[in-house]
Amino acid sequence: MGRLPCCEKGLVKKGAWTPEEDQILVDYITKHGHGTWRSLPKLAGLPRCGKSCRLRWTNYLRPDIKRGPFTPEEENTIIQLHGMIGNKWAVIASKLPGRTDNEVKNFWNSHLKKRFFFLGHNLQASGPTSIDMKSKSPLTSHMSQWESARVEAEARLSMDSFIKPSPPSKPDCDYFLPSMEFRGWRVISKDYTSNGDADELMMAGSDSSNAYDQLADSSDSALNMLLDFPSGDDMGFLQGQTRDDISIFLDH
DNA sequence: AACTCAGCCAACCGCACCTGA
DNA sequence: TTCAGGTGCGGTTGGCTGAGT
Repeated sequence: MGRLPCCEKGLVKKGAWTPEEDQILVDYITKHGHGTWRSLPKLAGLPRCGKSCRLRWTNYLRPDIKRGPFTPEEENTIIQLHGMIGNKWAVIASKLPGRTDNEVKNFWNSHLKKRFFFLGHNLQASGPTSIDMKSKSPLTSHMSQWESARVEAEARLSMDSFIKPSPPSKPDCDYFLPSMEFRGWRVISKDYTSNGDADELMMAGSDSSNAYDQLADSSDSALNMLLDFPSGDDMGFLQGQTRDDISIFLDH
């Protein structure tokens, strides 16, 4: 009973692929297609597990793989989608032609995550506060609005994957919620329920009141970081906000 | 030159989901 | 409806490489 192992341990080779193995795999798939991955290694004469063959093909040997560094546009798309849907690497990769989920995941873990961790760390470094943010109705209102907007955006994305075969070359800020997430915090740039007329700073998190507390107590240097954060068009989540605007917002 | 360390990335592992009998 | 087999996905690991000492 139970599932058969996908490959017999000890009989399959592991580790880095050789150019010869690559060639065998490419030749076989070019001629026959991959068919059933499980049976491919035997048919192709490769001492590899079917899963390993699939991974090698989809992540490296596929002819439509795009190589080279990520462009700023691709970077922004990853940031926006990750802020909206989290670690759904396959979904994010599907919006980046020629990129694989593994590549996107590695790029996020080695480049982008650090950037947001740094920003989040500096915000949190200022410590807790005694301000009772729950009593501030505009903020709690925004929090609930944000949650509904997020649900709506997720549903929209899900629907869109059926309707639109390819993504827009540049994400539309009215379409994707421009957002960032770090250490459970989330920053989004639009009050999505107001037809996008007014850009606002909104923050929420799994423990939203705590997140607001910490933001409310953020130091001057944290404010400077927010204002200095390199914001291109797609990352302009503080667009239109002056330093005083944010200070006033945080004070209320 | 030798060594250490951190970053990057290809590959593996295990689980969840899908599909067809 | 159930279940086995196939596949996809996300987390993790391990090796390679380059920078620093």
